[in-house]
Amino acid sequence: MGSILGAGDRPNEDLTARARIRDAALVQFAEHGAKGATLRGIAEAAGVSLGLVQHHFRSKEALRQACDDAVVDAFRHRLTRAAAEGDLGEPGFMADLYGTSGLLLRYLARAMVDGSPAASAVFDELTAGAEDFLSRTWPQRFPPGSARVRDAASVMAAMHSGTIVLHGHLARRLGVDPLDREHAARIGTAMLDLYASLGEFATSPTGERIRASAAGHPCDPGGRQ
Amino acid sequence: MGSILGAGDRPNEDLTARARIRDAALVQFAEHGAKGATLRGIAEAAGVSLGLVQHHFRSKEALRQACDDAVVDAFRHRLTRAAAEGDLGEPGFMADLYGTSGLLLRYLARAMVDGSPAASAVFDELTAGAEDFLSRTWPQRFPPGSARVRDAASVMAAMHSGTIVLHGHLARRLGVDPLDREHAARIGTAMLDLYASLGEFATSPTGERIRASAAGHPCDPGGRQ
DNA sequence: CCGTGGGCAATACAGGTGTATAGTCGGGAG
DNA sequence: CTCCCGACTATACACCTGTATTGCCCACGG
Repeated sequence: MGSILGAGDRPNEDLTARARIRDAALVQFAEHGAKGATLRGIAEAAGVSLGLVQHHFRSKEALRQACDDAVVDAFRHRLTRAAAEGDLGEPGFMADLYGTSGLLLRYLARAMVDGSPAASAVFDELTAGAEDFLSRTWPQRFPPGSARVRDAASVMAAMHSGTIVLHGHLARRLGVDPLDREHAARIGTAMLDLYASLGEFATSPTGERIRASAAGHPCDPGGRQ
Repeated sequence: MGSILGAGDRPNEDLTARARIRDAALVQFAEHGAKGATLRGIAEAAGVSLGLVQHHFRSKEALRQACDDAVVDAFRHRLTRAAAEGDLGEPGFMADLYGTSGLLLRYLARAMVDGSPAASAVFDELTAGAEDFLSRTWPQRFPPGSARVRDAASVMAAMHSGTIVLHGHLARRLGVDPLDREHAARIGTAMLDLYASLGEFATSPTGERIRASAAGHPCDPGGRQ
């Protein structure tokens, strides 16, 4: 360990003060947002002086950019390693990712609402993955490149990301942080339960009737619908 | 019109400078967050001086509280009026809500990630509504008060709210703002498509197998799973 | 008529923020 | 040893933010 980013899978060279600052910035940005985080707070959390933060990263924006790069690098690193070991299809891999990468996910979630370019890129990758999944699984229902699969994939990415962006409220209601390793599975099983039941509802006469009214009504963020 | 909040359904007395300030604050808070919004920016957007903002709302926190109250009031007002007119079950009502209350939804979404008490209360109401819906529709699958329905309802609220919190990314990918009246139906139909298909997947042997591994894996915010 | 209070604006002030600059310390190269 | 360069610190500065203070202006009641 040492670097908050990973589980000891980072080169020792990265454990310098510069890396400590970047890790502290990651936490502050994830917790307080790009605007709320302060350079002095980051410096204090990293145990260094304010000047050193500026010595390594010239400006706050550059520091944020470095955090963005570090996060996407860490994600790509884990995904490729998992792909190499064939763990990608393994159930429990995503649970592990949730458990070990809670900070990365929180950072990405906050960056998504703050609107960083890297977060937008990640969101786009998520939608691309969802689009691929949908088109491969139901080619006739979601023709590749169609507007329908594009809409569905975007909404899917937004909904799944929403469980991370709003993980604080989930933690409040569930009593435990769903990004902790030991509880990482709960929202996953809850999502499957939800999909099974709401899928039933969507294909029921009621759901079909609703969908048929093309003037259509959108989702209800609440419960009914 | 006059007040950004509603479609002219607010008392004239509310169209004072005080109301203009509150409406401008609503926009600023929704756009830049509680920390990013500035009193001077609000005053400028409202076309008044900084002193007047402070004259009507003593502090920034009090102004935010007033915005919270106004938003929940507006929502309750519309919901009760729709209930009185029997529009609640009508398809298209939620579309109308999305179309006319885009600002309110954006404000609530931002307040949810910023962590205001009112937003937490709204989130709790959403989960309560979802819990009620799930327990009524599938009483044996989601026994009232069970941990299972609590988890599912919380995740459902988070996912549906996610489409609003991340509506900016949705707008970027779809090319149009889903909170605009004319496109309000797209994410709704996309969600139904998604539920129909992912529900099929969740009840397929693959989905059941995944769910069976109780050590479980959580959701994939990306695509597969 | 006056004066009195509230909507409204201008300004002042203290604290925090990002940034720039000067300075200290230590270890390697000549 | 001397020099020098990079890590590191301390301080200063300009700006922005929320808040407090003061005063203007005008309608309204005596």
